[in-house]
Amino acid sequence: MPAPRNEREETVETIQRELTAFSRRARAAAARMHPELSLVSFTLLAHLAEQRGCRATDLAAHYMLDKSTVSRQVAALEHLGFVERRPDPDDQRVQALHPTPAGDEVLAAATARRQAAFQRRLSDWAEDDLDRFATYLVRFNEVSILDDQST
Amino acid sequence: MPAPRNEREETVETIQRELTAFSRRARAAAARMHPELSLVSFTLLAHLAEQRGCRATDLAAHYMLDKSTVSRQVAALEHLGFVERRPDPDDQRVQALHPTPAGDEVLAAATARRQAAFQRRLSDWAEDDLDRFATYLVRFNEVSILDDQST
DNA sequence: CCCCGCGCGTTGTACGGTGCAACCCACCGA
DNA sequence: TCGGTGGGTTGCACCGTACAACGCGCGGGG
Repeated sequence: MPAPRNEREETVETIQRELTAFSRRARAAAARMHPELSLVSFTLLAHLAEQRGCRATDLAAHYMLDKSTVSRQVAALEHLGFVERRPDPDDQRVQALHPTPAGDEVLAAATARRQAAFQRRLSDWAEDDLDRFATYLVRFNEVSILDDQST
Repeated sequence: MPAPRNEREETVETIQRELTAFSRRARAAAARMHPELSLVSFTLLAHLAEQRGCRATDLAAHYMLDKSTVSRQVAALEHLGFVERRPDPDDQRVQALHPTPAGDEVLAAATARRQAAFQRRLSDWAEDDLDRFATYLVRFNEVSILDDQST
């Protein structure tokens, strides 16, 4: 045996490889599936919808994006009529961001298509496996929010 | 109940959300972890190393990238001295791509850092869970190679 | 009371990754 | 021999992104 790699290391490598493989395709797949909403726009809009509004700075922090990037993405979404800015009466600097009805609509459509694709892709999975898979993913991502040194 | 969503649908949605969350960070994380090799370059180079060489077209097909994109990425890698082109004696059109020693080296370094990050992140996982997680990811990605409508 | 520092957001600039279309060149079969 | 096919490159346009510099409103200490 040339390199004393144990089984665990190989398993971790598999996980690393497969997760990477997935991310490589995510952007292009999103473009194919809902061309009107890029992966990033989709994500930001979805966040606004879930949170029932939040500030640009929060988005930047949460997604590890530069605030200028968020500013531009939001500007684009606003220009498309998918996002609305509501100035905070208490602090003129801050604007709460909210999806417009049109934003909700296009988001719902995109979400539906994503969901359908995932449902199809997971259609032959047993319930237990599905549950465990979801649990593992949540657990994996949880860590990264605290310690974000890794992918 | 306003929408009759069953449990399975919600599980699938969780999986969708978590995988997407991961992909969002992948690029930036790669940039932090091995700045000398972007996520895409890393992936392509790793593929060349695994396959012991292949053609640009194969890379494009495998990663759903436009051949022009691959052409440019490969050119960049070549310019950095990480990739070598070997003309096929039987067909002047095709060039087999191979990592150079320098390419192998930088790839090994990047891989080691990625691996370390993943190992750390998964350090407290039980062996069974790790195995199952890996299996699930492989299974999930397998499907997408055949039917690539999703993600 | 005013000024200074800080926090939120925007804008200028630069760069990398991407797709599409047009192209060049080698191969090969009718 | 010639036209179609396939591998690869290049011109172009666009998007997402970071960094730096800035404008502006807020609030606390001279």
